[in-house]
Amino acid sequence: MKFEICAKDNKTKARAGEITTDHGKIQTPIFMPVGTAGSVKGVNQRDLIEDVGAQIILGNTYHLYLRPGMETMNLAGGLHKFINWDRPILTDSGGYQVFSLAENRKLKDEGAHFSSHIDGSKHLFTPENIVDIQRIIGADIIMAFDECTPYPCEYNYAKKSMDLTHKWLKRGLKHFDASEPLYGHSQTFFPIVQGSVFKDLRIESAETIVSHNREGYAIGGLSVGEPEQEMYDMIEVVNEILPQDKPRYLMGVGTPVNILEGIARGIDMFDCVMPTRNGRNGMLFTSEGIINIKNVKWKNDFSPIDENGSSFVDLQFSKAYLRHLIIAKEILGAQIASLHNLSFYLWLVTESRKRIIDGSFLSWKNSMIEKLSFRL
RNA sequence: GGGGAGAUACCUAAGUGGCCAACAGGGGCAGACUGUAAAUCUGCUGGCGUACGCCUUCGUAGGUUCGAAUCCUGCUCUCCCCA
Repeated sequence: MKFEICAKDNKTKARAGEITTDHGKIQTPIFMPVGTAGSVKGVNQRDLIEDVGAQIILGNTYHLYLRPGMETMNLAGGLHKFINWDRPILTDSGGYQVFSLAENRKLKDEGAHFSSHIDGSKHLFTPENIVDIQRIIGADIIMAFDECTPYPCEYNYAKKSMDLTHKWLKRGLKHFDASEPLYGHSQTFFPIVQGSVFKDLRIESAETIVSHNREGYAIGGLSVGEPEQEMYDMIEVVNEILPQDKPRYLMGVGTPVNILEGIARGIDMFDCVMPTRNGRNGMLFTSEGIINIKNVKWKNDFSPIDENGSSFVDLQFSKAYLRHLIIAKEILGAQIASLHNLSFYLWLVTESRKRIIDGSFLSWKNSMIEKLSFRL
């Protein structure tokens, strides 16, 4: 993997860059649609490329390991072939599931014992077998196995959790460096910064992971319920330490405003379920503000979904029609809303990149934030 | 013509003397959702009031009772079976 910075904003920490993988280039800052179980929910691969303009998508180690399972993944020749996607893929390690499925797991030094949310079967994830699984999935970028520290969180727990993530990182990297990709394209391994909302822990964590000298770094354990300002503060603290010449990935973030604020603080990569999940539940993000399409005020509004939108659905269908589809629980409603939101998210980062390059990022960002804080 | 069952809020439907402004679904309205156990979850849904509360409701008109959606009588309507 290669990372090149094309332009730096001179009023903020924002940068425009380009990541090169064996599956093609990614222009940063980038938003990566989440395709947990081998699908970006409600959006097919052709539309992801041709309409949304997705340059890279996510898969999830925990979910793919349980279903369809690694035998099928291996026989398919990896996730790219399995889902017929030849652009880059990043896989999350399952660290987030250690957090979100907490009642089903027990954390030990060796790894995470857990029972499947599907059939209750018992499994053990270790930093080593998480690498093996991600080798079989074959993602271009694979993530360290971490504990996504919950919030709120006592300092002592946050420290213990961070230390565990660091120990797991060391083992994971050792195993990664001693193993080979399976399908002829190269894979890179991103460590993850933890440390909850404690500045000294975040600094310690960032310094620790940087010492392993990898091709990119991620910031985890944010957007888990802490006030947004704390998230921004932690990004600033960590980005002081993460090297300029490596991509920085802020995991699980976020709202359009979060993304703009992240870009302004030097983040290059984002992922979030928000555009798809909230879309399925009737929330639309547009350049004029946020819409709850289920609200009765849209019942007879036959204007386009988003007249400035970049997806074909935006002009093709009316708000009233989309409202009807979502309320009637028609699958098409979820599909249209997901297409719209993902297109908006990709537009947001593409436009940011343009503005960073032409020098108008800061003022544009501020005017966008004002609009995006508004409920239509 | 004879016999039987029933009528509860926007809909379906529980309740058969006080704990009933009335279970539960649906529908409606609003909210939540951040490395997806989510096409999910939460709240409200007779009127007025922020609230304690007050007022009006269980087909309809009367009655019994301290007290009725619940018991009794008349009436209206609906459905089923037999002729």
